Amino acid sequence: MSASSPGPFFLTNTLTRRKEEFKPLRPPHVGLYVCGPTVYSDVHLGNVRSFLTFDVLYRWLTQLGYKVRYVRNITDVGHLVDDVDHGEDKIAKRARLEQLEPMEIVQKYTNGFHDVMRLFNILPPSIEPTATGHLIEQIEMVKRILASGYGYEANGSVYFDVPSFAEKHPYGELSGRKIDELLTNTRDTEGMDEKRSPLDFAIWKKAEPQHLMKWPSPWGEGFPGWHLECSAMSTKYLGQTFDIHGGGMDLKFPHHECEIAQSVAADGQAPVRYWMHGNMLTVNGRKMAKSEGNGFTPEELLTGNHKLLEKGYSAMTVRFFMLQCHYASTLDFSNAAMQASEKGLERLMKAMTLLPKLKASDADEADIAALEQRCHAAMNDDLNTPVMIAELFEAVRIINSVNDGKLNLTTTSIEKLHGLMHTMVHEVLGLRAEAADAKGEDNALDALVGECIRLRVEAKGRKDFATSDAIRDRLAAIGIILKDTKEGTTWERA
RNA sequence: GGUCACGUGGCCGAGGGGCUAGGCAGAGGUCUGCAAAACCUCGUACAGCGGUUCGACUCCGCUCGUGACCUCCA
Repeated sequence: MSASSPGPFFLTNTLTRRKEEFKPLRPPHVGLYVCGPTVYSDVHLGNVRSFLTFDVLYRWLTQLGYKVRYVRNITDVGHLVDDVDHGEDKIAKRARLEQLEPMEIVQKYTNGFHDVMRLFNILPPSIEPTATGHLIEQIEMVKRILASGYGYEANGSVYFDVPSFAEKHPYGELSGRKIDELLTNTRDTEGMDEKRSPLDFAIWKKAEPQHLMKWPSPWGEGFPGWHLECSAMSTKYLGQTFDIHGGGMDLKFPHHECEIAQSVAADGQAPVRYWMHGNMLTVNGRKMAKSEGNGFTPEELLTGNHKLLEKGYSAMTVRFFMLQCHYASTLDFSNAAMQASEKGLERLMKAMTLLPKLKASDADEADIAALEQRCHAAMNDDLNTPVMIAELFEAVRIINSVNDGKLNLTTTSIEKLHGLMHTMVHEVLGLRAEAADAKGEDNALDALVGECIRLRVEAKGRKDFATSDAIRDRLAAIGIILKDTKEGTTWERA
């Protein structure tokens, strides 16, 4: 951590619906659990936004000096496609369609997921457990829930008894539901269910003979319930009570609510101290979702090969675009907004490249320490990246002004500014320079453009502006932009 | 239908009872042979109607609009 005190960190706890100061259970350690992807299809941009939110949280906690154990699971089994009874495992369904082994599907989309995470510079978690790798832990948890009296077996499946649990414990606290309201609003009209109450949920599900992914258990062949893996794995790696649990808004109910109930039933304590929920990415005002068919994959995004995209956008542009909005607000994707972010990011990154070249003077005409304070304050205020970015643009102004010789900074201040920008832009926001400005790698091209520039300088010397402009225009036509400065002419790619 | 959010200037998006958000686009200016870049200046926006208040875009109520969850979903 830098010398200046980062101050207390506040985050919105969705359990209490309030902004609270974050105090870890066992400092300096922090336990963080985030719901990962279900690996049965390509991740889309909406998924990326969620993982990005918690990536920034992870980065900021690390920056604050905490030792974070960050657990993000891979769901490779268990979620059903249809309604309960005739449900089919999503992964099994996909496997049949593609004539592949279920684990082949899992591997394929897990690899794809990791590629996407790398593309967007989203850091890997400390532990990335899979549901299939923790069958024993899940079965043990089912046993503990049965022992507590809040589970019951029916026809080879085990269900969580929500109404009886709710008599003794709060249920619906996280999502603001009330048992009786839930009951009146249930659409489930079928009476043939083996569940005692429509609110009950499966913690172990009996597998039909044709079911591909199944494991032996005390209740017969089956597979774990939808919500169980997160409870089992977070308990295993972070303990019965841990600091922060994150996920998308849409997981609040029932998924996270069920996690709380399971943990309380199995181990007698609330599992999570701070719940955090990221909001949705929307397209034309609607949630981006697989089921809506309005998502695009990173590949489509990069190439622009999608009906919703006017052109391609880089991963860093998207990352920056998302960070310009607070994680708890919905964010609407649009081409105009993307193009605005593309330009803004370009200006920010260009200023970054100027930092090492700044010339120092004796006077100090900007307060870098105050700027740093404001950056910290923004992040400490519930990860307010949009405000932090606004401060960064103040820094951009300072950098450009110093570069133009219009503003003075001492060596100390320049170094401080350099450090601050590096930390905030690269380490906290996770923005990295993109391949586009690797132009210097091609020495031949550099020499070639250099020759053109020299020819143009000669023409200018003769006041032959027709020739000098022609050189500039023709280079521009092939994507080489010339810029005249006091120190001479520079070039860059369009 | 139930629950909960949100509605900010041309666009995207912060904010918070009185004090500049920021980005992009646009207008004017400085610099430049001309451009580009950079820098400076500018628009006085907070869905509507009431209420609380010395004062509300910010608090409360209602209306309208949009969305999320209630079923797998980041």
